[in-house]
Amino acid sequence: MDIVGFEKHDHTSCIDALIAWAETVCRENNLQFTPGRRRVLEILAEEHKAMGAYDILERLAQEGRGSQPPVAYRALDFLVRHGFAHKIEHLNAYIACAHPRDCHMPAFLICRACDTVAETIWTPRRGGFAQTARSTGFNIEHTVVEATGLCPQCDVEHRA
Amino acid sequence: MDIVGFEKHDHTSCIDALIAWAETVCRENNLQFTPGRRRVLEILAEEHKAMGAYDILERLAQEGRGSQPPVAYRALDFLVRHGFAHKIEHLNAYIACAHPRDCHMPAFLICRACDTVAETIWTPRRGGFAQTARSTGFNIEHTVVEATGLCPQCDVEHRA
DNA sequence: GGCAAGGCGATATGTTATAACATATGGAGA
DNA sequence: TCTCCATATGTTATAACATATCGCCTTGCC
Repeated sequence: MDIVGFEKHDHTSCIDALIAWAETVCRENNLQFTPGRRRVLEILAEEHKAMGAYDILERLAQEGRGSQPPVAYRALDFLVRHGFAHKIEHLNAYIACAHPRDCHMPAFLICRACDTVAETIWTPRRGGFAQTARSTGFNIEHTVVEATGLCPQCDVEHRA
Repeated sequence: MDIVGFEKHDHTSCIDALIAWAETVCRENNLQFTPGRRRVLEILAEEHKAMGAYDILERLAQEGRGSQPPVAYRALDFLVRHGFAHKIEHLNAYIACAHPRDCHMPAFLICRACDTVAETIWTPRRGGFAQTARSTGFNIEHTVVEATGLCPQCDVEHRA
């Protein structure tokens, strides 16, 4: 499966798989997958869409896990830093990783009508952007690729 | 020249070229290149780096051109909408277009140390991201490509 | 003139993100 | 055991970014 986001799928199992993967990675790398961090990842996985930091914060507050911005931002920072979640710059929002495996280059398709986000994988090519950068001495550490447009559903409605 | 940003270049002439190009495009398309909009583009071109909306606003205020956020946001909106400037999502900042010609796909190299931004051009390839999107029925309208890392200068300092 | 569209100024508000400081908690080594 | 250190958390305050809304003025068109 190349793109995750617009199709139906077994959602409970995809949450479990993500959490299990995160647990394994953390154990192997001596990272602390604390209850707070775990809970934020669960929330992101359950919602299965891009959420603002303050949306998450609200959920945390309801559950009595703290209600101040840094609580959410720190957890998100951890999750993003280790690839368990991604930040959608275009929306200033966060989303659980849809391709739980180490080291991939995510690329996102963002519907401007319903804000649904699909994650796909981006592979840099010879002679492309990355190589041009290298030739000028720029040392790329992280790349964001985000396309906006209309998802299949909204596209249809839009034409109607 | 493929990448604009880290090299030295004739800056006054590049400002003039940008403004002249914008003037032409506006005239041809019946767009109103009002003094306010023009001034914001000039400021962006003069600074030649990514600026926050509030940085621009401060400059406008100094010049007595209004000091409220919408003044800056409206002008930026116009400039971005017509391709005279670009938004750097990663920084929530704006930068003058470095490739004054119609319809290109900008891609940015952003130094995380000094926030300098270089603009290069991104060409989508057969079989890549864009095609994958199309095959799922997603209709891409706009794509953002932003790489973060260290520019040649900061990279050297970092190793030292 | 009368009208509509667009630009502009100003105020208020909403939203996202971080700074700064204080307090736990858990492990390594004396 | 105690001390030190690193890391994580809790809390307060504020910075930074963005939009909503309303009313006024100009411009262009009938």
